[in-house]
Amino acid sequence: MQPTGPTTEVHELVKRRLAENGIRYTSGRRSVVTAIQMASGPRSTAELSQETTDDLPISSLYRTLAIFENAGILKRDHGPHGLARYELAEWLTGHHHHVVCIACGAIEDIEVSDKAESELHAIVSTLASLAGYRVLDHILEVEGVCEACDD
Amino acid sequence: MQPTGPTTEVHELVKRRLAENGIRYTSGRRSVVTAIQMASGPRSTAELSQETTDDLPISSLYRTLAIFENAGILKRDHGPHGLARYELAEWLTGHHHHVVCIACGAIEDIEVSDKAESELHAIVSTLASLAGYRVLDHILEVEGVCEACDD
DNA sequence: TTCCTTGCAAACGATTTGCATTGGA
DNA sequence: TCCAATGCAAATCGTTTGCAAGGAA
Repeated sequence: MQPTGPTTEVHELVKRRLAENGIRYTSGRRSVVTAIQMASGPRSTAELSQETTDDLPISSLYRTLAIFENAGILKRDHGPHGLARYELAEWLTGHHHHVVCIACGAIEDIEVSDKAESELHAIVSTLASLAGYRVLDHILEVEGVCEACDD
Repeated sequence: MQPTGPTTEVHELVKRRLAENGIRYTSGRRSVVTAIQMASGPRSTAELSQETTDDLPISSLYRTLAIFENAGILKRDHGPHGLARYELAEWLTGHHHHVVCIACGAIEDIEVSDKAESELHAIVSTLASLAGYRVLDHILEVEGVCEACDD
């Protein structure tokens, strides 16, 4: 799940990526990356606001997230209530999918076996060609009930 | 894609479902269902506001959408910018997936063959059991470029 | 010095809600 | 009559932005 190696390595990669665009990797920005790295799945801005060590003002948090998204460091999606959620881009974490607990809202990263992944690709490309689309990516999300929430 | 038959049939099913909960199927509500039925994929509230025949005030539109969602008639998700999008629940349309054009934002329903669907189920259940989840549903979304937007 | 970054407060836009009115069974 | 449905305006809430101050190269 972390083909890029240990924690510090991600910081290095992020720093380099930002530097290429003349963007500084400040301590506030570092703490956002750390917070996201600690999580086992996408994090909402509210969560990040809390989990961020220094108490980063919310406007700075949003600005940081926007910068990271533009730089291809974070990927944004939206949770069931429409709240933005962020996770590290796949070149930093590896390709994965999500399982979501509809009871407690937990969301976890899951890796798929190579065999399953190639089957998925086959399905996806068939599906896309039917609609005349050129495939760029796919998202598979499993909705279910996690162990803790299940009776 | 419409195992429930022609247009009027959906209205009947919706009406019945609402009636079971003591909720009326008024003309404003009918026009929302009609607008969603016309679409080939999920619709945003802004789109629905326009596509709705009578000019339904936004507050009523939102209230209608909330009622439909609670009654299991509509399913909500969120587009790339976090805007809410609605589509008929699968018991009204049949199980399907989406292809999304990242260039123009178009989104279309796509059906998967029975064979592909059963492969998908296998992948999904393996994946979920790894995380200790009981599977309830799955979402497969293909991101790509539609014919019109492709060079 | 020159830009990038930060913080605060004000602005925004989508969605929700209070309340008085209307309308259907 | 009675309760659901409606319409308007005001309120919320997440997110964005303007602007002046702070900081690194």
